[in-house]
Amino acid sequence: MSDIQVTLVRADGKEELTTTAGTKAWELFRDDAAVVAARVDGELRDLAHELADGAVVEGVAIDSPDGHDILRHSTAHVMAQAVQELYPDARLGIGPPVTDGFYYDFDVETPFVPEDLDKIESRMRKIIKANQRFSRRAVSDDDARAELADEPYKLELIGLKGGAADAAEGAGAEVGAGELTIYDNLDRNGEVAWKDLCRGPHLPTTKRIPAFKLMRSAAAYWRGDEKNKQLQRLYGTAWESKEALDAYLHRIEEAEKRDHRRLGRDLDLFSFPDEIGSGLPVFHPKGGVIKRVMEDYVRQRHIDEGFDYVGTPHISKEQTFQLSGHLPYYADGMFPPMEMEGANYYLKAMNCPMHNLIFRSRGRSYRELPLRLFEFGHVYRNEKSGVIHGLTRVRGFAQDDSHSYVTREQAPAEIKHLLDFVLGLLRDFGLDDFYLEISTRDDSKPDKFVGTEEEWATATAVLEQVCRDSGLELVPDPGGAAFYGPKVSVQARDAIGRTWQMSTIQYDFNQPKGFDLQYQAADGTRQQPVMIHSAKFGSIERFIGVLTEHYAGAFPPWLAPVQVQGIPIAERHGDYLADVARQLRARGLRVEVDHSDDRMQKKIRNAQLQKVPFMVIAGDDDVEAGAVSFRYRDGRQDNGVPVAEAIDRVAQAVADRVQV
RNA sequence: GCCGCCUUAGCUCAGUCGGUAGAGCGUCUCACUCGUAAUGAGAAGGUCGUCGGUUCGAUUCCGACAGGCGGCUCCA
Repeated sequence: MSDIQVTLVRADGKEELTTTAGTKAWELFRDDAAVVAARVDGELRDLAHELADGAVVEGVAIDSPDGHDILRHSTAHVMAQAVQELYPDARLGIGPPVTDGFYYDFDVETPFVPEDLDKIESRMRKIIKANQRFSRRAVSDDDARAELADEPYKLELIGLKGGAADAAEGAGAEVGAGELTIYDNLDRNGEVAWKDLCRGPHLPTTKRIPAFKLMRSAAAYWRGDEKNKQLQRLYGTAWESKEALDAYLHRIEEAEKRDHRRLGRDLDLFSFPDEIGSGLPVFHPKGGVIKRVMEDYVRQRHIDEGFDYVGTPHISKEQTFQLSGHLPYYADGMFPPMEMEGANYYLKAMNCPMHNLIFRSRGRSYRELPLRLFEFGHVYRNEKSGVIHGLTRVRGFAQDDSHSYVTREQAPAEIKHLLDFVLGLLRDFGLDDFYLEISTRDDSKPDKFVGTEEEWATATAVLEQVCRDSGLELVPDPGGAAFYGPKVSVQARDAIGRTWQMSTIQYDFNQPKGFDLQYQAADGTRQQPVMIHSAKFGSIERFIGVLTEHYAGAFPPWLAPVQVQGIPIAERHGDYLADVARQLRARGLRVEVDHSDDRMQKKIRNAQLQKVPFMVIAGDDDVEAGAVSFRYRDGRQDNGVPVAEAIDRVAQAVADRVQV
């Protein structure tokens, strides 16, 4: 038998090996139980893959990103097998790995209920225990069609092979660009227990699934299109160990504790009264403080950056929205009209039309450009009932919206100006990890967008250049643009790594055309400006929701609804603290003193639960020394601080916008 | 909008196999005045989401609607 040469790549270097022809990848990793697959010449392969001469081979550990995907993909197969064993009529959709887990879609007569998940889980345990082998086999298209005659969705995917990436998110996991493969699950006797069209790779056997859990069921449109049938999707997760699974479940629990909807209630910030309607929040006094501080901040910052504060109404006759293009292109996103005195009035979904009317209220000179209009514009959008979510997706919200009217030549500089402005603002609020997303027109749906291809190309190029110059990561979002122009959005990562779409900057020459906006140029000719739309917080409501989750309700002092909670040790120290509170208020600080007849331990607990940044405590020792004692949210304490120094300390933390 | 689940006191949740309900926390009152996360006692508080249907009787079963939750689709 002839020998072959292979290169084994390890973390600490490469090793040249001579081995016999026909060697399988697993033979190189028999001592490493963590290796579940191999990367051979850059491609992920099963451990059963037969190595060729000259192959470069690297082990894929189960706890690596690729290893996780393989584990989860294999677990999805086991779940699908369990489902088909329990519900023989279930037809298979797709079943890819996703972040932290996997799903599989099924066409079933009756949707799954929670109890079904338990049944499926226990059947999966049986399959795992049976130690079935994942066995790969290449098939021709025709053979695959014959074998999968009962699986209409798989047949559809076979027809889409090659274009699978476009066919549906995750479809690439089933059919790749190359030859079709089927994975057989073989039991101990080598009998085929189950099979699925799949490009792999997979774990060697089902027993290599150390820990998994089914999470939830939901409906999902086949191939992500709402015109298609809804399939039943089962979500699950799988990990390299029971500990890793538990850690993941714990992470989810922690994330739930940050949920702004829960914190909004616990901290008495805002609520969503049913009587008002879905997606229409009200801010309570404490949430109102955060909102006001944000508004004061951003209003001042706009003025600093050369914007003029304006005001516009919430509704308008329909003509305005005909001119802007909203009614022709965005009517579904707007509330239905109110009829009055023979005219149709619409709630505005965007502020730009109103600002355009301010621009054209009189003749404009090139000397006025860039002309920058800004306001907190309250807009109302007819969001579908199923998408409404706390403060992050609502039907009525305030945008800190601006429109810069500029010449074409001024546009790049203005966009850069806005991007710098936005990033500085986000940093002041403690968000400092972001990337940019550029949303462009979908050329296959020209009827969804106003304007010519050339105009879009120009606008997109201008935005893209500024983004590249910023040095930030830039992610394309084809088809995601507004109807009137391409959009750059700033995506911010919060404290636990989730990303949120916040600020947006949009380049628009369609509305200037629609409103026939003009300015007189230096040479006396009439020219059309372009407008740059920009929302810095995006939506005040969403931003408050995101900040609440980012800080888990423990806002930095400058944003905290109550900055200082005074806690007397005993009733006789109340007056002393009331006087300290007066001094704090005189410095513009938000302070409350707890004069209730709770014990001081209880008062500390309450302040702690309210996540107040500074607890200021006073007892006999403090009164005697003219001092107070600090307790911070983390339990740290600093006793006997002279009153004047204590006040300075709080005032400084607020002024510096630091977290404590 | 679509699919599934859910809706009992301000909050978190028991409960009634159909005979109109209970706990903890919170609130209020009284006592206690205490040095870093819950003092004790007592009281108030609910036409069991809304509207229909079945039934002698519905909070419980059925239906519609509203609202919420998890997804899909869509977005600031």
